Amino acid sequence: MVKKDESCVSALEDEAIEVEHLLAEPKNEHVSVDGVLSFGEESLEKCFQIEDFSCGFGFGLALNNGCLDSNTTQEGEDLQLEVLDGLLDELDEVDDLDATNGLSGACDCEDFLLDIEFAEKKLDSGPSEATCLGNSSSESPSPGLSGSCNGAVGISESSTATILESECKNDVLDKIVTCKLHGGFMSKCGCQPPAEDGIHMASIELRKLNDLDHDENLLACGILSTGTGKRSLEVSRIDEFLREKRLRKPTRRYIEESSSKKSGYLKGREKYPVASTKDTSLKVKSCNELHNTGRRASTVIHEEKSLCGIRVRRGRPKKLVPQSGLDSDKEPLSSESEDNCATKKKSKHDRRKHQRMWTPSEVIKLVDGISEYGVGRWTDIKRLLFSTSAYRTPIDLRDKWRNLLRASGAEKPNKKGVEQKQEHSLRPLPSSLLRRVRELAKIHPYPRVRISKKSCIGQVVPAMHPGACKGAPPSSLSGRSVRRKNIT
DNA sequence: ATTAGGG
DNA sequence: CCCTAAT
Repeated sequence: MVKKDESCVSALEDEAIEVEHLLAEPKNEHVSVDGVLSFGEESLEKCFQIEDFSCGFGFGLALNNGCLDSNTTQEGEDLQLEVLDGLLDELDEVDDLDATNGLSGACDCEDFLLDIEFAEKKLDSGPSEATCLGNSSSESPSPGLSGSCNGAVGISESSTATILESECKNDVLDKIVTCKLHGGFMSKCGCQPPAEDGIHMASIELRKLNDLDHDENLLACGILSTGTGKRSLEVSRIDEFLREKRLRKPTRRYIEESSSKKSGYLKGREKYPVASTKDTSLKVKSCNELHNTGRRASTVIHEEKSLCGIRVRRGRPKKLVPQSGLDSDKEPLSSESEDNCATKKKSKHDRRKHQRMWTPSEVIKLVDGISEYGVGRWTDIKRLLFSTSAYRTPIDLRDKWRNLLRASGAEKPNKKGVEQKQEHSLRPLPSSLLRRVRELAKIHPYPRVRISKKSCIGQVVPAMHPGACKGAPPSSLSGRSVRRKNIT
């Protein structure tokens, strides 16, 4: 036990942080879940605060995860993923099944599912477990939670012990879960820790009520999902709801379902958690979705950070100060749309946020620059001719050039000769420009000379002439650089 | 840090 | 436009 806690503590920080992200994900996933997750976060924070003490159990996902991880060194990861996955799934499906229990469902679920996991492990490893559960629970003296924890402790301890003796695993789990659940509940609701009697009674009541709360739950969900946009409000609702729910104990079937669900199909998709953990773009997306939902002001801040970080667009800002003037025909502004984190709303499509049309004058400048400095000297061109255009990066110039080539048809006269469709060109370039582009294209074959590649490939396939094609047909590498050299 | 390529 | 790999 002791060691467990230690490891837990040590791992707690990292894990927790990670978890935080993960938690952030689902938040966006489901409106109704919103509140619940928020709770999770709160719990998390508390966890941090009490880090010194130990990792409690029923506190929240974060903690639980930490513990689990530390417990199961090897499958720790998997486990975590699974758990989280489960969580996510749970959230995902708030609409169906138990999730109707929605708020409480999801949140309790996490807790007790986790606990189940934990319990299982414990059971497997041996008899000393019972105390473990108790200890860890009691050791988590978080200010607001301590009470409930204590309350739960008693039960979990006793029940666990008993059952262990009787070797009735399922029951044990059930009980533990139940207890845990209560603990979690209370802590979340900030309610007074009921006496053991109270718990007992509550459990019973829960059982009874469980069958009829569907409508109720639905209602509650509805409230939440149609929510008012104030998170606090939501929270209070949830709180209320939870309070109400608090008296209800999940039926055994419910628990079983949940557990099976978790262990079952959860395995299949671990991608979710993983992705969400690292994939920032994903996060952003969610964030956007979130915004679309139009609610939640407080959580946004959290997101904003990431958003801003990402949004700023690769190193562009650092270069030069936004100038507005430059080309006469340029779009007026260059400064406004940029990186206001505040402009999130519009960031619906993260990608391609700032599109700036290339004006003819720009194109001309580009062409001039290319003809002057040569293809490939994009930074130079940018520096010399586009120094005022903060938004045009060398890469952009290059891209534009590529597009020009394409548009001018100078690029690879396709095999069949069916190309050069300028036909669908929205903004046909001035013929003069076109001419120039073509000429330039002739002079500097930027586009990796398909020619060589083509010819190379064509001949290479069979046997390839070493001399002719320069050797490596597949990798454009050799061909590329070589070509370039020749040209220059 | 720049480029080339690909998406 | 954006992203990644290669230089």
